[in-house]
Amino acid sequence: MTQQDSLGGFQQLVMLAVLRLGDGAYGALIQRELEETAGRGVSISTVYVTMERLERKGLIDSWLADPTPVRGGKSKRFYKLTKTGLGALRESRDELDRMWEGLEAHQELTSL
Amino acid sequence: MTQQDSLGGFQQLVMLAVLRLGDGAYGALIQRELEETAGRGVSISTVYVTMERLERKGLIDSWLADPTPVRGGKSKRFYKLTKTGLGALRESRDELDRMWEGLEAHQELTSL
DNA sequence: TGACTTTTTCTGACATTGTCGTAATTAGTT
DNA sequence: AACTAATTACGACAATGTCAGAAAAAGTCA
Repeated sequence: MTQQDSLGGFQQLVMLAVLRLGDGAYGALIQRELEETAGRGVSISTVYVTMERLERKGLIDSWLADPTPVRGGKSKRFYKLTKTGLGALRESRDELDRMWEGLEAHQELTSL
Repeated sequence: MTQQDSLGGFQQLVMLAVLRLGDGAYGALIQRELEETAGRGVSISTVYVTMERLERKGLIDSWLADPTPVRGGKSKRFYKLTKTGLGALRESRDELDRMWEGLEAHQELTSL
């Protein structure tokens, strides 16, 4: 194993989507949140694969919904960040924040 | 070609390092900036490979320094963001900002 | 019942990015 | 010429990003 800290960019977005969705975070909604809020369109498979990898690293937990689905379709799998996941997310944000610090005022950045 | 927008997380950091370093951005300094400001230690090879890939995508420009090195060592290669690169960087930041918006106040995030 | 539709998750498969050890290049020193 | 120091380039492999299509589960309706 090389090193498993530091989230990928998309992983961060996905975790944020889960956070935003609160209790109702499952595949399709996460995909929609990414599209609507981040403005990033991705296929549903992309979402699931990322979830699986995050869970394997202990950054999120998942569980299947109550066995009482009403419409049809496989039962939903819900997601939630773990404490570790939350920590990793904050760490990633801080890393970026430190790098942006002091640059906001530069004209190169606000001009275009 | 699948799609070549959206920077990777590390690519963002590297581009920010270049921005912070202004005129003097070259390999070793970029590595140091990453270590000191972002708090992320990476090998020098990691930096160069990333540079090469960013340049191939037109997000940064590079050029060799004047052929008058004074100490010894291969001549330095300096880097600078292109307009496109600057745009991509801002786009990545905005994407994340939109996802963080409204979450800052949540106690889950400030508690740990 | 059984074909069909809908909703959702899972499985390959492959491209891109992250990461490093080591080689190569260039020049000053002794 | 041999040695040292500084810097960039190469080769290789692991992790992440990405999707098309398969599979599962449950309603509908002729």
